[in-house]
Amino acid sequence: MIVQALAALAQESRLALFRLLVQTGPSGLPAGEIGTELGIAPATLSFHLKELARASLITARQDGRYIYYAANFAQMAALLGFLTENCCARDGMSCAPSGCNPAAAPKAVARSTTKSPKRKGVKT
Amino acid sequence: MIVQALAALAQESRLALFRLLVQTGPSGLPAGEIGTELGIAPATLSFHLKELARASLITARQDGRYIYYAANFAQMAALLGFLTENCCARDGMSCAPSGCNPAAAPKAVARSTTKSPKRKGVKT
DNA sequence: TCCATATTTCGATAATACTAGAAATATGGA
DNA sequence: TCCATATTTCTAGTATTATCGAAATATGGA
Repeated sequence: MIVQALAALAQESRLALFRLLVQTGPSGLPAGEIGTELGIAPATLSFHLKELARASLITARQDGRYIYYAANFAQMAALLGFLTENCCARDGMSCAPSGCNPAAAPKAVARSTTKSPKRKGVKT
Repeated sequence: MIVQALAALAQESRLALFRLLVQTGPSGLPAGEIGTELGIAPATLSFHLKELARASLITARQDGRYIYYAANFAQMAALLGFLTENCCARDGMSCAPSGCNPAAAPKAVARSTTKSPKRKGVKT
């Protein structure tokens, strides 16, 4: 479920963990190395790994005594796609080009209030 | 902060709320209509709206007695961009084309965790 | 001004999540 | 087989979050 994936990422340690794996790529990293790199206690790490795996955001692959964890890129892409799904569908097509297109996203945090009256006869 | 934005979306009601606003577009919707559409009690709705606003995911614009809420598309784009940042940077370039490119993302949820094998009494 | 409506804040309760020590479970090698 | 290492499960204490009734605060109009 999407909420589960978002919840999995909505936590400092797990977000750092996921990003580490995203940056590492498909080969992944063994649990121990992740713990060392992020400074997370074994039990805590295991908890977070399970959480991310439960959300299908990472995969586990056993290799000898080590268990390698890697980001599930397809799931990540699915998550990103979900958020922009049907963007502005109700509004005709007033979306800014960069709005629904993550690829063209600006780095800055953008202006706050988007003013565009449309409803009822309002007199701002 | 990114974690805050993810946490804001990691909740059924708020995710539905945000998506409703994303689909509505920049013109936004008044609080009352959102509450009616999603079946959320006023106090609860206010709580969630504040949470999303705190994460800069939505903006508020007063218009007469109504307060219109709209998705902050720039923030959404920034959030999506953050997750794929430095994708596979450590790995040379082994990322699948669809992996780090949300635009090319498959609609399906992809195969779930490569079910970590072994381990006798594992209950899923 | 006073009233009706829109929305928020307050307060209290219930549910869920984070952390980590200690013990348990795999795995490879001697 | 036995041991060292890698990782997970158990357990419990603490903290954060979700919900919503009731009261409070804006706003527009009569």
